[in-house]
Amino acid sequence: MSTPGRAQRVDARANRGRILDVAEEVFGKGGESASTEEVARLAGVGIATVFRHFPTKAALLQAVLVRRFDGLREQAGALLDTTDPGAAFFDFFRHLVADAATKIAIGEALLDAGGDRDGEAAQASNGLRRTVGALLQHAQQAGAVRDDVELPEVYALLVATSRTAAHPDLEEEAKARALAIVFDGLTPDPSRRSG
Amino acid sequence: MSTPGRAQRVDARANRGRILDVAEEVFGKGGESASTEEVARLAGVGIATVFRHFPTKAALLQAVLVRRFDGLREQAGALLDTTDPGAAFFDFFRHLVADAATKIAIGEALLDAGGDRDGEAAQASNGLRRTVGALLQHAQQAGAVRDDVELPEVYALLVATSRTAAHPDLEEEAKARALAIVFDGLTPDPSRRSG
DNA sequence: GATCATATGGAGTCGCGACTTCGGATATCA
DNA sequence: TGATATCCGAAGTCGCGACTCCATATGATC
Repeated sequence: MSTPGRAQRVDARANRGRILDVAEEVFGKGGESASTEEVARLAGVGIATVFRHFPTKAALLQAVLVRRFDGLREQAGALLDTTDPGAAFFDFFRHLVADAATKIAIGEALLDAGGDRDGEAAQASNGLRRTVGALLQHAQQAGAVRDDVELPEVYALLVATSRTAAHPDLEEEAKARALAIVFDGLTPDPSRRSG
Repeated sequence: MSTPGRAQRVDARANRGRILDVAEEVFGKGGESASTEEVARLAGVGIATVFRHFPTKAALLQAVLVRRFDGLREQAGALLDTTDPGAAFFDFFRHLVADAATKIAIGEALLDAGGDRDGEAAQASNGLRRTVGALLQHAQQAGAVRDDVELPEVYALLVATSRTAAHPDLEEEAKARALAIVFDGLTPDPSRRSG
């Protein structure tokens, strides 16, 4: 675990990266029931190589999730420094939905990992959730999102809408209208404010 | 296949019903990856009995779905004869979401079965979808739902919100607020009509 | 209550997928 | 270029879950 006699070989590091890339796609398409063997095959390595880099299938899936969560958090964080908080919030929402459209396993995990799952993934998930919370808060302060909604339901709707978008049978236009309905529900309604 | 020499024995019919009931609960809780053996155990029968009544696990799941879809369609059909079409639509939406909260597999199948799945389940699913379509149309004619939304996205949102409700970590209040957001998005907005 | 087709359940088989082993290949450093 | 630690893949093992076989039990008919 401490500094080994020799550094990790470059081919090993390259393989690890390729496995991670392929796993993201395979788990994204087939969910977590996709087989490790397929990951190995598409990555062009033997099964043993996959298991050497990631001791279990769960560890592989977790590594994929951590990377994805961290990436999303980074994007959300960048949007935090934007001038228009409302646009930032809705942009991120739209981006995540479009992105998750082909990533079944990621969508599934967005909520689950927040529960009691293994340390690293849960931590990354919480980091993402916190940043989305900040995005939401700013948007609310700017008056772009209703004040009476809270993070849990927004996050839940985010995941739900992502899953909707993941369905291939649904027309693009219908997906857009579904998103519009949710956005409309999140937007403050001037005619109702007085009540 | 034609009338057999003797009618089905009453214990066999009773077992079939119990298996179906238990299967609905087991698949509802654990999704379609739940094991057939657990269904048999909880139904108090041997595993062979399950497979005698339903030749494959898929056939069992399909039988569960057909029964559930037909039941939902019946409820939706009853609401069609109600005096307030808007209330009928939103009531059914609310009912389905609450009902699907503990039925993972059913929620998954609501959209999938509409695709290219096996005959019977697809047929039942389409029947349900058509009835929901009528419910939606009536609600729109009554001015309770925006005119510019169509069945596909409404159905998708229905399923997505159901999945949201299935999550145990989410507070009841948050679920209610999520539903309120969707309903709000579906309701015509007077201040925007003039545009 | 005797007969017998129907139904049952426990003990299998079989295939699939997660994970391991080990002889051989390959990058790294002198 | 040679030595060696690191890395690799093909061929395993192992457990789990879908599905089958057969000796036994039981409801239906007389």
